[in-house]
Amino acid sequence: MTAMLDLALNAQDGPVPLADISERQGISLSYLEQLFAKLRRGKLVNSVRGPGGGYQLAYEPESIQIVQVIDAVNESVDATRCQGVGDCQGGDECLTHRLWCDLSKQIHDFLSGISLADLVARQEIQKVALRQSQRVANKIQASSVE
Amino acid sequence: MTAMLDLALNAQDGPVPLADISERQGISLSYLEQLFAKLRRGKLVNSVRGPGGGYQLAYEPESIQIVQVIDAVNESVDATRCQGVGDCQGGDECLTHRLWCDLSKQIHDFLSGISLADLVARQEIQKVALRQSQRVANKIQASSVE
DNA sequence: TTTAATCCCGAGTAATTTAATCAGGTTTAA
DNA sequence: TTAAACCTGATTAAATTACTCGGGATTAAA
Repeated sequence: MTAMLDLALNAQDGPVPLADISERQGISLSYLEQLFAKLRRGKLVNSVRGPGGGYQLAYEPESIQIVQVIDAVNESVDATRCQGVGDCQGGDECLTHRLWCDLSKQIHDFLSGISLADLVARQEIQKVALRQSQRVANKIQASSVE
Repeated sequence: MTAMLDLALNAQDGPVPLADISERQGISLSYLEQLFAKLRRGKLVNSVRGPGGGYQLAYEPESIQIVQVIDAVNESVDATRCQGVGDCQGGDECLTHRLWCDLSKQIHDFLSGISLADLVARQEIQKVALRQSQRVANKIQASSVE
């Protein structure tokens, strides 16, 4: 989720390489590669290979819901232990099956109501993003001076 | 949660022994003991020792919210990795900190709106409970016949 | 007063999930 | 030709969850 938001925030100048996201967000490159493989299979991002390449959102940030990102990576938000099937107690429903189904729906609905664009627009997120790109800029400068 | 609901459902005739809950819900006795130690520390249940003893709800089922049970056992419902502190990225907030805080609140509110009594009243839960006590009754009969 | 039902406690284990590493590729702009 | 970037599969590490095990303490009832 953090990586997708970073992608949305830095999309203005062409494809965003995973190495940059790794640097800004402190997520290992190999791990990002696995996540983006799933996101690509889920058709949420497009990849551009070769130098100058990277990833791009497959749609406008307005039409990408948080829940889609989670679904693509996790294959579903689900609070039940039986993945909603209802065989939690030896082939039958356990006492609390419906409770967890209801909770799952609640979470799903909440995350459906928020798009990537909503997050990008939030002030506190812009503040964090600014801090992150400045930190990276400083780091680069420091290493070129040494 | 399942164990607490079982307790509420079977409270009519005195303290409920963990062995019965274990039998009905298919949860191991030792594990139940650990869970109820936490529930007792959280003042949600009272224990009665000795033969004929067991556990009782500390309050009316109407005034026990689902979220209290989960809090007592899990020590909190929290979707953030930093437990809400905000030091998720090297001492600072990560990009998605607020999102997960909001989600946590959403879940908390949902589970606050439901009491044990609400669950006890649900038809599908009564149906499951009936099935479970019949299964146990059959088992006892079968073992006495053999 | 003995017994057995029951709660109580702490240490250890197994399975699962999540996050990550590693060691190789392939593609393609410069 | 080179290096930047994506791509893939195998493996590992850490954390969490559910659970086991081996005892001990309390107390109602026989």
